[in-house]
Amino acid sequence: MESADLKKAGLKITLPRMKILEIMESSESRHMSAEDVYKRLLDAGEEIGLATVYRVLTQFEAAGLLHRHHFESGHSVFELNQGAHHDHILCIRCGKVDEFVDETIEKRQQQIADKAGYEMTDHCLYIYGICPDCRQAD
Amino acid sequence: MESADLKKAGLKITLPRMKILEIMESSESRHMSAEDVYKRLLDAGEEIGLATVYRVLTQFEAAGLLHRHHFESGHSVFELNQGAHHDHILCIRCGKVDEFVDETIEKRQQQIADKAGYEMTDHCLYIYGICPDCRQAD
DNA sequence: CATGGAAATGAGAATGTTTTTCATTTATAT
DNA sequence: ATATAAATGAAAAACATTCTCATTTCCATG
Ligand SMILES: [Mn+2]
Ligand SMILES: [Mn+2]
Ligand SMILES: [Zn+2]
Ligand SMILES: [Zn+2]
Repeated sequence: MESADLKKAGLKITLPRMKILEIMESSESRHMSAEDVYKRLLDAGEEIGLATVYRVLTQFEAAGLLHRHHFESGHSVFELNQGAHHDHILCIRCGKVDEFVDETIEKRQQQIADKAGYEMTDHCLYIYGICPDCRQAD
Repeated sequence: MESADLKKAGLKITLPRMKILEIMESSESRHMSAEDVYKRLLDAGEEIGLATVYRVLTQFEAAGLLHRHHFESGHSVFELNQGAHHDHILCIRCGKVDEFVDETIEKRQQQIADKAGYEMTDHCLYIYGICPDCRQAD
């Protein structure tokens, strides 16, 4: 992920945009809310407004640089669009987010959309449960 | 869906709760936001506060009487928990919501959770696309 | 390497949704 | 019937997100 990607999306290369990309690349948790990103920017000593964070994340989403999720929390969570498509399995106790891909499910989804007469543009599958760590803690 | 279900959930049988159940049962669209329910109550001449609608919907969810969805819209959408589990296919143009069940996917999800060491509690699959009507309008 | 103009930013106001507070009303067990 | 706990409605608050607009930054051009 680099300035070339911003150019391609018709976005100027600005300090806030570069910093936000850096944060999202270097963070150990791939899935972050706008507030999460903002806090990390503050921690890094960057003076970037929250409004800019929201604006830039939305632009990045429109440009296909990242995905927006609506987990059960209700608010938006973002993740860099790098690597292949995948779905998510989340712990309802600790909030952990794991990823998976299942070709069987991917194919079935397309078939379901076809049968319903829909032209599928996207999909998301969220599995909720209790992660290994939290199960052990019981 | 009746007063017995409320009793079972430890909830008093009150006029607002009965009216909200009625609205959700009789509405032609199974998937409604709190605001949708509130508007229908007003239309029906009921003087029920918006706060009560939110409160009651949340209680009904906790009692398992209905499900809460987080579609792309961002706000919560509720649906009565009647009939069997199903997943959703939504039109990104007109907002139409269709339902489906696929046993193959259901089984695979359980397998994925098992492999990841999760105890699955719930899941949701949203397929987004363009519905037959909207495709024809192109 | 200036510099003009378009695009982007930051602060704060505004929005839309949802929750909370608290005085009043209602349901229900006795 | 009545006491009591639970539920309600109105308004305020909280919360996430978007908008407004004056100021700043980027960058194509000379
Ligand atoms: Mn992911
Ligand atoms: Mn449904
Ligand atoms: Zn966990
Ligand atoms: Zn449609």
